[in-house]
Order: sequence, then C-alpha cells, then structure tokens
Amino acid sequence: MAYRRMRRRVAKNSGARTGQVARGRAPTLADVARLAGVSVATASKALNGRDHVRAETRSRVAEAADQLSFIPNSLARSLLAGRTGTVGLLTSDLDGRFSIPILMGAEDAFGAGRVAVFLCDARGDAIREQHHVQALLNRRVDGLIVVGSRTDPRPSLGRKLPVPVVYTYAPSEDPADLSIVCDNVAAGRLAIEHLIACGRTRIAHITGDPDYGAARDRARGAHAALKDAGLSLVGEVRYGAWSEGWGRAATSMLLSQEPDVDAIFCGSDQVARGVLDAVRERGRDVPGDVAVMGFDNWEVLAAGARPSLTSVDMNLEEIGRAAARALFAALDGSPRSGLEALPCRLVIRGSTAALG
Amino acid sequence: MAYRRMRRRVAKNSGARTGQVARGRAPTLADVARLAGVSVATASKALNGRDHVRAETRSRVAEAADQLSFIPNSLARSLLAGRTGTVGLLTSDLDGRFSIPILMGAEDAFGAGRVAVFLCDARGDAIREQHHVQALLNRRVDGLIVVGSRTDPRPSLGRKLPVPVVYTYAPSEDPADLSIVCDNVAAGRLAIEHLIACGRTRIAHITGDPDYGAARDRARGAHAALKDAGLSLVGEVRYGAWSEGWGRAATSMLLSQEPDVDAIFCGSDQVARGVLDAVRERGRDVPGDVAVMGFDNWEVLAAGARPSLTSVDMNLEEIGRAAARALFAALDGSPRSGLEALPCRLVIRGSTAALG
DNA sequence: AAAAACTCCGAAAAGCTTTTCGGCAAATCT
DNA sequence: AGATTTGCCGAAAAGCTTTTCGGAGTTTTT
Repeated sequence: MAYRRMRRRVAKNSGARTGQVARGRAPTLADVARLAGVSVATASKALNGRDHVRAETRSRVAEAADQLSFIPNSLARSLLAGRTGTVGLLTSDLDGRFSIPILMGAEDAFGAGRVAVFLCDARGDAIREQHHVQALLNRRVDGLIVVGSRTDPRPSLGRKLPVPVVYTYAPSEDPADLSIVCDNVAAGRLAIEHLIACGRTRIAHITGDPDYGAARDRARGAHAALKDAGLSLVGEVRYGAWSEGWGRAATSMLLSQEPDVDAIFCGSDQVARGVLDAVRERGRDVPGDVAVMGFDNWEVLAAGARPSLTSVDMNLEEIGRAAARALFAALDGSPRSGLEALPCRLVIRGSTAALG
Repeated sequence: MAYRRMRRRVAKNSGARTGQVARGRAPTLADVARLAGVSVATASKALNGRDHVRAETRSRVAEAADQLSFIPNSLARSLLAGRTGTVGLLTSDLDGRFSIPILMGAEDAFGAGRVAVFLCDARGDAIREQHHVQALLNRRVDGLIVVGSRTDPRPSLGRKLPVPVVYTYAPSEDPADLSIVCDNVAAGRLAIEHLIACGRTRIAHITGDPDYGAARDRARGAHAALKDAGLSLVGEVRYGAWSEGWGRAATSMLLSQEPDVDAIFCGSDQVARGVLDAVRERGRDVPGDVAVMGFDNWEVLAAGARPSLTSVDMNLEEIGRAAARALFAALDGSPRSGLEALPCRLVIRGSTAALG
C-alpha cells in the first residue's frame, strides 16, 4: 500500500461514496460534513463544542467523524491560529542525559499531547545549531528551549528571534534572556549539611573541571555550609576532571595527605564512583569510616555502586516544567528575563550514614 | 515585548509601510512581493529557484526577503504538499540511552534541518502511547519510528495507521510490520571470535534477564562461534539481571567453580562493570589473567572502567538512519516488512588483549 | 511588416480549518 | 394575525504558500 497522498485536482468521489474513507487520502472536515448532511462550518462547531449547534446535529456530526476516523489537520488549524502547540528543544547533550528529563518535564507541563516537542541535537556545532534554529522557525514553533551541554553560560541565540527562548541547565550569556538552572550553591550547602547531620566533621571535596561554573558554585555552597557549622574543608577543593579516573587519583592523594578524613563530597557521580573504588582499595569502609556523596543522581551509576551512592538530584524534570511554563507565559505577554535558580534535592542511599 | 501574533482583520499597513517588519507579525511572502514590486507567484518562484523568472527579478526578490528576514511558513507549504517533513519518534526508553542515538541517525539520514523529529516518551504506559500517536497524527507526521524499551517484541501499533511505521531496537510482534534491530546472534559471535583471537579458550558468559530475547540471541551466537572453533562454553550461560550486582555475584560463583576461566563475555556493560570489580577483588588481573567484554558500548561505563572496557556497539545511529530511509521509501511507495537485522561493531579497549 | 515564438509575470485556485455574520424558520409576544 | 425575538445553520473570508495557465511584452522568422 502506498502512503503517498494522491493529489487530485478535484475530489469528485461524491458519486460512488459508500461511507468508506477514500483510499490514500485522509478524510477532511468536508467529508465529515457531507456524510452528516451539514456544512463544514456546522461540523467544525459541532466537533469543537461551540455554541449554536443543536444537540441532535452535534451527535450526528460526531458519529460521522467517528465513522470516517476523522483526524483534524493541525496544520490548517495552526495556520489560522498562529500557534502550533509545538516547541523546539535544542541540545548539544550527546547522550541525552540532561535533555531527556527536561523534555519529559516540558511535556508534562501541558498534559501529554497538547504540546509536542521537536528534539534537535546540534552536537556542539554552532553551524548545525543555526541550521536547526532556522528549521524550527520554519516550522513555526511557539518557542525554544535550549539545553546547554555544560553548566557554563553559553552564547545567546540573540534577541531578534520571533519566538521566546528559555535557556536551561546552562544559562545564556545575555542577562536579557531568561535562564532556568539549578541552584548549585544551594546544592553544595545541601550536601554538606547532610554530611554534617551524619556526624561528619572532616569533610573533603573532590570535583571536576574548575572551568565549570557549576563546580565552583557547588564548592562555594560547601564552604558556606561548613563555615556556618564552625567547620572548614579538609584541604583545598580538589578540582580535576569529570571522570572516574580523576576520582581515584584524587582520593589516593587525599588519603595520604589527610588520613583522618571522614567524608568526601564529590562533584559528580562519575567522580564519586572513582572515589568509592579508591577508598575501598585503601581498606576503608564506606560509610563506616568514610561517607561519600555524589552529584547528578545518575541512576545507573548511583544505584549500581557498592554501596549505592547518596547523591544530589538536579530536578531536571522540574526545570523542564518551569521552562515550558515560562515559554507560554511569554507568549501570553508576560516575558521574564534573568537567571532563575531552582532547588536541588537530596537522594540518600547507602554511601552515607550516621557516624558511630 | 509580546510575542502574541496580533490577529488583524485586514492587514492594511500598506500606507505607512516603511520597509520594516510589522511588529508582532511574521512577514509573509506577500510582504516580500510587495517590497520587491512583484506578485506573490513570482516571489515564490524566485525564492524556490523555479524557472521563468528573470535573474534581475530573482535577485530583487531575494534582497527583499533578506531585508524582511522572511521565513517561509512551512505549515502552509505542508498543507499544500501533503507532506510535513516531520516524523514522530515514540519511545519508552526513560533515560534516552537508545533513543538519542537512533534519533541522531534519523536526523542524519536527510541532512540536518530537512526533517524534524518529534520525540515522545510514553514512559511505558500504553494509554499515554495512544495519546501520543493521536497527537502525532494530528500534526500530520510523515511517519513514526518506535523505539522499544527492551529488545523483546512489542505490541504493534496496528495496521490501520495512515502513515508508515518502523519499529527499532525492539521488533513488532506483527511480522507485517517493518522492524529494524541489531543482529544479536552475530554480535555474540563477534564477541567470542575476538576473545578467541586473543588466545582465550576457557570462556564464560554472564548475562542478564533470560526473558530478554536479546540475551538468548547473544548466547546463541556465542555458542555457535565456540562450536566453530572446536570449543565450548565454560559452564552454563549465567542468566540473571542487567545490573552490576549480578555481575559481581555471578563472578564470585564462577571463579569458585571454574578457577581456570580466562575470559568472560558479559551481556551488558553494567554486568561487565560488576564482573571487573569481582575479578580484581579475587586478585586476578584483567586482561592478564582474565579478559572481560561488555555489551552496549555505553561510553560512560566502558571508558571509565578500570581497565577500560572492550564492548560491542549496536550501531544505533545506523539503525536510526536505516529506519528513516525505510520510512521515506514507504512513503514513496516501496514499503517493506519483516525483520531486518543490522550488524554490530567491536570496540576494543583495555579489558581484552592477547594472552601471554 | 505581419506572424510566430519566446520570455516573464500575475491572477486564481488549491490545500483545510475556524470564525463571523447574515439569513431562514420556528417560537413568542402584542 | 402580524411583528419580533430566538435558535440553527451556511456562505464566505482569513491564514500562507505553491502551481497552473493565460496574457502581455519582446524578439525572431517568413
């Protein structure tokens, strides 16, 4: 069967019409109206629940639509309404680790099906990104959500775009744009406060690339929380890479230099996995001797660890929901701008526990 | 600035027109034509490179379009053409681990921007899935790509859909549908042949849930390859769960029962991570004493492992490309059906090496 | 110089839905 | 009974682009 929609000059299948769907051509409102014996205007009003249609007529139209399995053509509707109920999600996040939760949150914000999301992966290429933006504007998306590949500010798409844009995960460099990110400073506090609540006082911090604002922000929050408790970090913040390898290496050094450390807050779950390995290799028990915390709550890493890893969840779905709401608020005439930070959430597993 | 597209009864801004874009309303082809001093028909032909337009006229139109930053409205175009250049990707793959590569492959198959992909996550809920299908048909997608959440056959969406459907990763239960999956049997062979080429002869297989056809297929391929080499598996296939925990547990048993094993082929990278841990804990060297192979080539797990993990890549991007091509082949009147299996690819890292 | 052949351009229709507004018939009022 | 309101329905326009076909102007042919 060919799905090609046959283009017909004139749809003159009125003669042999038997109530069946014309093969290869999707039924239109006109078909429904004809079958129900009313005008297209009436059929439209009947199906959309508008006034000025008798109940009997309404049900007759509904029945006709059902019989033809009529699917209204959103294209025509959007063309008229000027809104498509469509947003573009632009990402460079190659494995979708951050994009997918944000996308799911955005879908949620409207109830499944009311809004559809175009997902475009620019693969870190500015040219490709421009391409995608252009294609999305062609398709008349109502707005754009940009998901940064790293947490650092990224170049703005510009102020000239005809649709609102929300930057998530990574903020835009332009403060006139709206950016919704997670509150990394508060997250750092949250982690340290948990460790302190577990009775830990000799806390170290091993994290990733110092070029990432998120790494610095988390460290800042950690410092602040320690200070509030009258404590201070064991050694300096150990910046490195977002990898297991760095976690292992940094831990070896740490345990040699500071043997009495009793907790390690890590900048990511990957780092934490390396830390866990190295701590155990040194014969220390987790969480008996040393508590370990991760960051990201990346299920497959955190739950599979031994012991399972306490972590900080960035509430990406909530960020997605907030982004979608902000987009439509902008469409309704209430645009916002600036940086909005949403709180993170603690997920406690086996790698942290009360001391003693 | 309000993005609301102002609805105007009549666009009578001809008087005070100054060449600027009307605020809040996207410029249309009519605007371009007016500015260039031609008819919309000519403007259309000029911009689309059709014949019967003088070069001078063409450039004048192009200039006008540029000046207004005209973006053609795909909705109107699609409405006319009956094709939208849009496909829906329906997944239940919560973390996007399989969907994203497939999506990227599909995007690739046409050059970025020519086709846009709606990504919908049904979250394993059949109702939500129906909802999404309906919404996608509303939006007149040209086709659907379904990404299964596990490799086992999944229920068909039915034969009554007005657009072609391709099932990927997991095949459809209905052989009348087209399914494109990776060749798990060949992948099992591939893995074992590599281990044999490394000089291993005492090979075990630890894998996941036996309810997964993929697990059984990979085991079948492994058996066949061993048999071809005049070898056989050390012990039985050890089925369990797709987790690190199972990898560790199974390895402990294995090393006790079969101390002279020199290679372990794992059904997933997660299992392999557990296996690596357990092997090292027993004091055996990888790959010196025991070679370990994973499956999935999940970068973050495979590359972060110690040593880094040799694995089998399912070529998901290639599957995505093939799916997109198949969709459009169906649209052009050449639908296919049945199960198509694509080859996998070996990714060699540090956990396997020649013996001795 | 008149006829034919080209070259460009524009009017109009098609694609599908929604909304407005006018009209017709029935019901209500004087 | 005649006038007025009420309730339903249909014609038509709007939203934007592409394609077809006819017409006007220009060049070439006889």
